[in-house]
Amino acid sequence: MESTTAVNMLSALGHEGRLAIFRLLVKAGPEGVAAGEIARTLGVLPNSLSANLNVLSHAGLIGSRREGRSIIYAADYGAMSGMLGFLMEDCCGGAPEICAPLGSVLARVNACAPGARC
Amino acid sequence: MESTTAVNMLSALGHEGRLAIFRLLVKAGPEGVAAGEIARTLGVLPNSLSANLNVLSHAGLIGSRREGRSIIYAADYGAMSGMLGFLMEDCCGGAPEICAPLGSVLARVNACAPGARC
DNA sequence: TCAATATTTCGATCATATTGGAAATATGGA
DNA sequence: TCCATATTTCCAATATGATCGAAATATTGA
Repeated sequence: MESTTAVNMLSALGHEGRLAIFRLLVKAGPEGVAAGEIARTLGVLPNSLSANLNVLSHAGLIGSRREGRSIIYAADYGAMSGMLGFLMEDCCGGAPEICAPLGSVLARVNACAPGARC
Repeated sequence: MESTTAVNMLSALGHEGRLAIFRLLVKAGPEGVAAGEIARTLGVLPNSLSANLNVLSHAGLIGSRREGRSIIYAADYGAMSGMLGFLMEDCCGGAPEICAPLGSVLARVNACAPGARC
Protein backbone atom coordinates (compact mmCIF):
# COMPACT_ATOMS: atom_id res chain seq x y z
CA MET A 1 0.00 0.00 0.00
CA GLU A 2 1.20 3.49 -0.84
CA SER A 3 1.86 5.86 2.00
CA THR A 4 -0.52 8.43 0.48
CA THR A 5 -3.34 5.89 0.47
CA ALA A 6 -2.81 5.09 4.13
CA VAL A 7 -2.66 8.79 5.00
CA ASN A 8 -5.95 9.39 3.22
CA MET A 9 -7.57 6.54 5.10
CA LEU A 10 -6.22 7.57 8.48
CA SER A 11 -7.10 11.23 8.08
CA ALA A 12 -10.56 10.20 6.90
CA LEU A 13 -10.96 8.23 10.12
CA GLY A 14 -9.44 11.02 12.20
CA HIS A 15 -12.80 12.77 12.48
CA GLU A 16 -15.42 12.11 15.12
CA GLY A 17 -18.34 11.82 12.70
CA ARG A 18 -16.56 9.74 10.10
CA LEU A 19 -15.11 7.37 12.67
CA ALA A 20 -18.62 6.79 14.03
CA ILE A 21 -19.89 6.08 10.51
CA PHE A 22 -17.06 3.68 9.75
CA ARG A 23 -17.37 1.79 13.01
CA LEU A 24 -21.09 1.46 12.41
CA LEU A 25 -20.38 -0.06 9.00
CA VAL A 26 -17.65 -2.33 10.39
CA LYS A 27 -20.14 -3.68 12.91
CA ALA A 28 -22.88 -3.98 10.30
CA GLY A 29 -20.91 -6.34 8.08
CA PRO A 30 -20.67 -6.67 4.29
CA GLU A 31 -24.42 -6.25 3.71
CA GLY A 32 -24.01 -2.59 4.66
CA VAL A 33 -26.43 0.09 5.80
CA ALA A 34 -28.51 2.65 3.88
CA ALA A 35 -27.40 6.27 4.12
CA GLY A 36 -30.71 7.31 5.64
CA GLU A 37 -30.46 4.69 8.34
CA ILE A 38 -26.94 5.84 9.17
CA ALA A 39 -28.18 9.41 9.46
CA ARG A 40 -31.04 8.35 11.73
CA THR A 41 -28.86 6.13 13.90
CA LEU A 42 -26.14 8.71 14.41
CA GLY A 43 -28.42 11.74 14.40
CA VAL A 44 -26.55 13.76 11.79
CA LEU A 45 -27.72 16.08 9.01
CA PRO A 46 -28.07 14.38 5.64
CA ASN A 47 -25.69 16.74 3.89
CA SER A 48 -22.99 16.32 6.51
CA LEU A 49 -23.42 12.57 6.25
CA SER A 50 -23.15 12.72 2.49
CA ALA A 51 -19.95 14.74 2.67
CA ASN A 52 -18.44 12.34 5.19
CA LEU A 53 -19.49 9.26 3.26
CA ASN A 54 -17.82 10.82 0.26
CA VAL A 55 -14.56 11.30 2.14
CA LEU A 56 -14.60 7.71 3.40
CA SER A 57 -15.46 6.46 -0.06
CA HIS A 58 -12.68 8.40 -1.78
CA ALA A 59 -10.26 7.10 0.82
CA GLY A 60 -11.29 3.60 -0.25
CA LEU A 61 -12.57 2.60 3.17
CA ILE A 62 -16.17 2.05 2.13
CA GLY A 63 -18.09 1.08 -0.98
CA SER A 64 -21.65 1.71 -2.07
CA ARG A 65 -24.42 0.27 -4.19
CA ARG A 66 -27.87 1.53 -5.06
CA GLU A 67 -30.87 -0.45 -3.88
CA GLY A 68 -34.20 1.06 -4.81
CA ARG A 69 -34.13 4.67 -3.79
CA SER A 70 -31.61 4.05 -1.07
CA ILE A 71 -27.86 3.87 -1.34
CA ILE A 72 -26.24 1.17 0.76
CA TYR A 73 -22.78 1.72 2.16
CA ALA A 74 -20.50 -1.03 3.43
CA ALA A 75 -17.03 -1.14 4.95
CA ASP A 76 -14.24 -2.36 2.69
CA TYR A 77 -12.55 -4.90 4.95
CA GLY A 78 -9.75 -5.55 2.50
CA ALA A 79 -8.81 -1.88 2.39
CA MET A 80 -8.93 -1.64 6.16
CA SER A 81 -6.76 -4.70 6.46
CA GLY A 82 -4.23 -3.24 4.03
CA MET A 83 -4.07 -0.04 6.03
CA LEU A 84 -3.57 -1.87 9.32
CA GLY A 85 -0.89 -4.01 7.75
CA PHE A 86 0.89 -0.92 6.46
CA LEU A 87 0.75 0.58 9.94
CA MET A 88 2.20 -2.55 11.54
CA GLU A 89 4.78 -3.29 8.84
CA ASP A 90 7.95 -4.80 10.29
CA CYS A 91 6.60 -4.20 13.78
CA CYS A 92 9.42 -4.41 16.33
CA GLY A 93 11.87 -5.17 13.55
CA GLY A 94 9.71 -8.01 12.27
CA ALA A 95 11.54 -10.48 14.46
CA PRO A 96 9.61 -10.70 17.75
CA GLU A 97 6.94 -13.35 17.93
CA ILE A 98 4.66 -10.92 19.76
CA CYS A 99 4.02 -8.69 16.74
CA ALA A 100 4.48 -11.17 13.93
CA PRO A 101 1.05 -12.88 14.11
CA LEU A 102 -0.65 -9.64 13.11
CA GLY A 103 0.45 -10.02 9.54
CA SER A 104 -1.14 -13.42 8.99
CA VAL A 105 -4.34 -12.43 10.76
CA LEU A 106 -4.70 -9.23 8.76
CA ALA A 107 -4.28 -11.28 5.61
CA ARG A 108 -7.23 -13.42 6.67
CA VAL A 109 -9.42 -10.35 7.17
CA ASN A 110 -9.11 -9.77 3.43
CA ALA A 111 -11.53 -12.64 2.96
CA CYS A 112 -14.19 -10.57 4.75
CA ALA A 113 -14.68 -8.35 1.69
CA PRO A 114 -18.15 -7.33 0.45
CA GLY A 115 -19.73 -10.28 -1.28
CA ALA A 116 -17.83 -12.90 0.71
CA ARG A 117 -19.71 -15.10 3.15
CA CYS A 118 -19.01 -13.40 6.45
CA MET B 1 -11.08 3.44 24.59
CA GLU B 2 -12.95 6.72 24.20
CA SER B 3 -13.92 7.79 20.73
CA THR B 4 -12.11 11.11 21.17
CA THR B 5 -8.88 9.28 21.98
CA ALA B 6 -9.13 7.17 18.85
CA VAL B 7 -9.94 10.24 16.74
CA ASN B 8 -6.86 12.02 18.08
CA MET B 9 -4.68 9.02 17.27
CA LEU B 10 -6.10 8.54 13.79
CA SER B 11 -5.92 12.20 12.85
CA ALA B 12 -2.38 12.32 14.21
CA LEU B 13 -1.51 9.44 11.87
CA GLY B 14 -3.44 10.99 8.99
CA HIS B 15 -0.46 13.11 8.01
CA GLU B 16 2.34 12.05 5.67
CA GLY B 17 5.17 13.18 7.94
CA ARG B 18 3.71 11.85 11.17
CA LEU B 19 2.82 8.50 9.65
CA ALA B 20 6.41 8.15 8.46
CA ILE B 21 7.67 8.97 11.95
CA PHE B 22 5.33 6.51 13.60
CA ARG B 23 6.10 3.70 11.19
CA LEU B 24 9.79 4.30 11.75
CA LEU B 25 9.24 3.97 15.51
CA VAL B 26 7.04 0.89 15.10
CA LYS B 27 9.83 -0.77 13.12
CA ALA B 28 12.47 0.38 15.58
CA GLY B 29 10.90 -1.37 18.56
CA PRO B 30 10.60 -0.39 22.23
CA GLU B 31 14.18 0.89 22.49
CA GLY B 32 13.15 3.84 20.34
CA VAL B 33 15.07 6.34 18.21
CA ALA B 34 16.56 9.75 19.04
CA ALA B 35 14.79 12.78 17.58
CA GLY B 36 17.90 13.82 15.67
CA GLU B 37 18.24 10.40 14.10
CA ILE B 38 14.59 10.52 13.03
CA ALA B 39 15.15 13.93 11.45
CA ARG B 40 18.23 12.69 9.59
CA THR B 41 16.57 9.47 8.44
CA LEU B 42 13.44 11.16 7.16
CA GLY B 43 15.10 14.38 6.01
CA VAL B 44 12.79 16.79 7.81
CA LEU B 45 13.38 20.14 9.52
CA PRO B 46 13.96 19.88 13.27
CA ASN B 47 11.09 22.20 14.14
CA SER B 48 8.62 20.32 11.94
CA LEU B 49 9.77 17.08 13.51
CA SER B 50 9.36 18.52 16.99
CA ALA B 51 5.83 19.68 16.24
CA ASN B 52 4.89 16.32 14.77
CA LEU B 53 6.43 14.36 17.63
CA ASN B 54 4.41 16.55 19.95
CA VAL B 55 1.18 15.71 18.14
CA LEU B 56 1.93 11.98 18.21
CA SER B 57 2.89 12.22 21.86
CA HIS B 58 -0.24 14.08 22.91
CA ALA B 59 -2.28 11.54 21.00
CA GLY B 60 -0.65 8.90 23.19
CA LEU B 61 0.90 7.01 20.29
CA ILE B 62 4.51 7.54 21.33
CA GLY B 63 6.47 8.10 24.50
CA SER B 64 9.81 9.73 25.17
CA ARG B 65 12.72 9.69 27.57
CA ARG B 66 15.84 11.80 27.81
CA GLU B 67 19.20 10.11 27.31
CA GLY B 68 22.16 12.46 27.55
CA ARG B 69 21.43 15.39 25.28
CA SER B 70 19.17 13.36 23.05
CA ILE B 71 15.50 12.60 23.51
CA ILE B 72 14.50 9.09 22.58
CA TYR B 73 11.06 8.46 21.18
CA ALA B 74 9.37 5.06 21.05
CA ALA B 75 6.03 3.78 19.78
CA ASP B 76 3.45 2.92 22.43
CA TYR B 77 2.32 -0.50 21.26
CA GLY B 78 -0.39 -0.77 23.87
CA ALA B 79 -1.99 2.47 22.72
CA MET B 80 -1.80 1.41 19.09
CA SER B 81 -3.36 -1.92 19.96
CA GLY B 82 -6.19 -0.19 21.82
CA MET B 83 -6.88 2.02 18.84
CA LEU B 84 -6.91 -0.90 16.39
CA GLY B 85 -9.20 -2.81 18.72
CA PHE B 86 -11.57 0.15 18.92
CA LEU B 87 -11.60 0.34 15.13
CA MET B 88 -12.39 -3.36 14.74
CA GLU B 89 -14.87 -3.57 17.62
CA ASP B 90 -17.64 -6.08 16.91
CA CYS B 91 -16.31 -6.47 13.38
CA CYS B 92 -18.96 -8.07 11.17
CA GLY B 93 -21.31 -8.25 14.13
CA GLY B 94 -18.70 -10.03 16.23
CA ALA B 95 -19.95 -13.41 15.10
CA PRO B 96 -17.96 -14.42 11.99
CA GLU B 97 -14.83 -16.41 12.61
CA ILE B 98 -13.00 -14.38 9.97
CA CYS B 99 -12.85 -11.17 11.99
CA ALA B 100 -12.90 -12.58 15.51
CA PRO B 101 -9.20 -13.56 15.75
CA LEU B 102 -8.20 -9.90 15.56
CA GLY B 103 -9.30 -9.28 19.10
CA SER B 104 -7.10 -11.91 20.65
CA VAL B 105 -4.11 -10.94 18.57
CA LEU B 106 -4.47 -7.27 19.41
CA ALA B 107 -4.56 -8.23 23.06
CA ARG B 108 -1.21 -9.98 22.65
CA VAL B 109 0.34 -6.90 21.05
CA ASN B 110 -0.18 -5.18 24.39
CA ALA B 111 2.68 -7.24 25.72
CA CYS B 112 4.99 -5.43 23.27
CA ALA B 113 4.95 -2.26 25.38
CA PRO B 114 8.11 -0.22 26.06
CA GLY B 115 10.16 -2.02 28.67
CA ALA B 116 8.89 -5.48 27.75
CA ARG B 117 11.26 -7.97 26.17
CA CYS B 118 10.37 -7.69 22.51
C1' DT C 1 -47.27 13.28 -14.92
C1' DC C 2 -47.36 14.45 -9.98
C1' DA C 3 -46.00 13.88 -5.32
C1' DA C 4 -43.06 11.82 -1.80
C1' DT C 5 -38.81 9.96 -0.25
C1' DA C 6 -33.66 9.57 -0.44
C1' DT C 7 -29.47 11.55 -1.20
C1' DT C 8 -26.32 14.81 -3.08
C1' DT C 9 -24.52 19.41 -4.45
C1' DC C 10 -23.89 24.34 -3.78
C1' DG C 11 -22.16 28.37 -1.37
C1' DA C 12 -20.63 31.20 2.36
C1' DT C 13 -18.62 31.65 6.85
C1' DC C 14 -15.68 30.19 10.25
C1' DA C 15 -12.12 27.66 12.45
C1' DT C 16 -8.01 24.89 12.45
C1' DA C 17 -3.58 22.92 10.69
C1' DT C 18 0.77 23.35 8.17
C1' DT C 19 5.04 25.47 6.87
C1' DG C 20 9.57 27.54 7.40
C1' DG C 21 12.65 30.91 9.44
C1' DA C 22 14.69 32.52 13.51
C1' DA C 23 15.46 32.56 18.26
C1' DA C 24 15.42 30.23 22.79
C1' DT C 25 16.39 26.40 26.02
C1' DA C 26 18.90 22.39 27.68
C1' DT C 27 22.71 19.13 28.04
C1' DG C 28 27.58 17.59 27.82
C1' DG C 29 32.47 18.30 27.19
C1' DA C 30 36.84 21.22 27.05
C1' DT D 1 32.76 29.24 32.22
C1' DC D 2 32.38 28.81 27.22
C1' DC D 3 31.17 26.37 23.14
C1' DA D 4 28.93 22.89 20.37
C1' DT D 5 25.16 19.83 19.84
C1' DA D 6 20.18 18.59 20.41
C1' DT D 7 15.66 19.90 20.62
C1' DT D 8 11.90 22.92 21.31
C1' DT D 9 9.24 27.31 21.06
C1' DC D 10 7.63 31.44 18.80
C1' DC D 11 5.68 33.72 14.89
C1' DA D 12 3.21 34.99 10.69
C1' DA D 13 1.54 33.54 6.13
C1' DT D 14 -1.00 30.27 3.83
C1' DA D 15 -3.99 26.63 2.96
C1' DT D 16 -7.29 23.29 4.07
C1' DG D 17 -11.47 21.43 6.32
C1' DA D 18 -16.02 21.76 8.86
C1' DT D 19 -20.66 23.40 9.30
C1' DC D 20 -25.25 24.61 8.09
C1' DG D 21 -29.13 26.12 5.27
C1' DA D 22 -31.13 25.79 0.95
C1' DA D 23 -31.67 24.04 -3.49
C1' DA D 24 -31.05 20.32 -6.92
C1' DT D 25 -31.10 15.49 -8.54
C1' DA D 26 -32.78 10.74 -8.63
C1' DT D 27 -35.96 6.98 -7.75
C1' DT D 28 -40.49 4.93 -6.65
C1' DG D 29 -45.44 4.65 -6.52
C1' DA D 30 -50.18 6.70 -7.31
